[in-house]
Amino acid sequence: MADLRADARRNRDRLVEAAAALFAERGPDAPLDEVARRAGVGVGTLYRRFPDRDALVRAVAVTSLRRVVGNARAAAGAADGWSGLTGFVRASVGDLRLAAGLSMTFARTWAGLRLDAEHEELRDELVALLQQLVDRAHGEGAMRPEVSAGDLAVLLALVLRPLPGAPPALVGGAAERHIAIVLEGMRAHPGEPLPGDPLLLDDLR
Amino acid sequence: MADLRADARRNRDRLVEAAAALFAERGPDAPLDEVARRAGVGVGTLYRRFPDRDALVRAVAVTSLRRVVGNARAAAGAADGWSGLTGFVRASVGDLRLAAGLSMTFARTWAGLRLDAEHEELRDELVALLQQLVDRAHGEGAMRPEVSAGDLAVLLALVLRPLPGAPPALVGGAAERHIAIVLEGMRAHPGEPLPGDPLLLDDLR
DNA sequence: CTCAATCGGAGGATTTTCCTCCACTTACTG
DNA sequence: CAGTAAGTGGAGGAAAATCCTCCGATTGAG
Repeated sequence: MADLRADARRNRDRLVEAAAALFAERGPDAPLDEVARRAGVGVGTLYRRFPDRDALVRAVAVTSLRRVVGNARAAAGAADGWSGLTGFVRASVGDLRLAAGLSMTFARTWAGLRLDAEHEELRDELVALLQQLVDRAHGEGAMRPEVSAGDLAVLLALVLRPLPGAPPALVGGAAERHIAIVLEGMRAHPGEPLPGDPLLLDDLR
Repeated sequence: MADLRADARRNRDRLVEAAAALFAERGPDAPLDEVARRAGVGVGTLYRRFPDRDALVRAVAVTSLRRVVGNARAAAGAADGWSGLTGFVRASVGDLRLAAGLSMTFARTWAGLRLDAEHEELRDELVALLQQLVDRAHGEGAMRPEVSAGDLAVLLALVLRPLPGAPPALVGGAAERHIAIVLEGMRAHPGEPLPGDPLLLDDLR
């Protein structure tokens, strides 16, 4: 996977990126022909590199996760929990957008598919780091104690998922803004208590 | 449309409801056979009542809009703008979930399809009422002035849209909670300024 | 009880999606 | 700057999903 010819590698990357966008928008069942078209690449190239849909889905998830986990590691070293958390989220907006397809991979997990070793490892590390950041922010009194790491995860997935058929530039560019609003809503301050129960990360498996 | 036999009316309603859920989840191109199946009704029944996909999409949008506009009218008479706004949102969560299909109808508008008279009328009234509620909340200093009615509309559509293949009970039931977090984030209080520009409702047409 | 309205869903037509195959192109290597 | 192994695109047939008609069975209304 590392020793590809330059053009091959380029096309592979394009495919993963296009697939991430399309999966995020339309779910993991989006037609592969369209992935190829969006990537500006022939279908033959797609099927040569990814023998079946699952291989592509896995590649998308792992690629995104790798970067997101990188961001989370960096955030763990931040001065305080809250700024670590917001820093992580902001840094990851782009990757999470790709990684919204990640939530689909969770869906696949629910659907009973096996994850390969690296995938599972990354997922677990991300979950641990996220929980740690949230705990820290809670401890500092910077974050509403009723808001859980699971709430955060779900809200990120929801808000970063593009609306189908939307005006891409317009709504897409607004993601950072909307995420900022959501983060504000998670901040500690004297509001009414939230309805319902916190989502635990474990509930999301 | 009013003088249907009892069973016919019941089935029609079931169809609209099932279609709303499916359109919200998978976009307005979701297979009609599955709409029928989810509604517990034969395909024949579906095609008899809605000659083509567009008729069904229109019915979903108008039905949802009617109820949402009703809520908005009620909210316009609230004691203050902010409670009117939150009241409206909370009351509409169920309908907006259905009406997430509404955002698809916006998408169809973008795609260049004509809306019938009632649909357009409802849309315009909702936009006006929403803008009015937000203006009032702004005037009272209860809502962050940088958050626009368009921001609100888009965030609602995003957060209420179900994740595909998700654990339906779990994530579905959390909608109210997540909406509450978003509303908190829109409240006036001394936070950092939001990045980006406010979304105007007119930008969304 | 009658019957016109309605229902369900089998199944053929149509469209979408998959995915192989190969003649042509391109990056690397000596 | 060839030679060549690796890579490429996309036509097109197979397979699957989706559409949507049709009709014998069922059911609500008077």
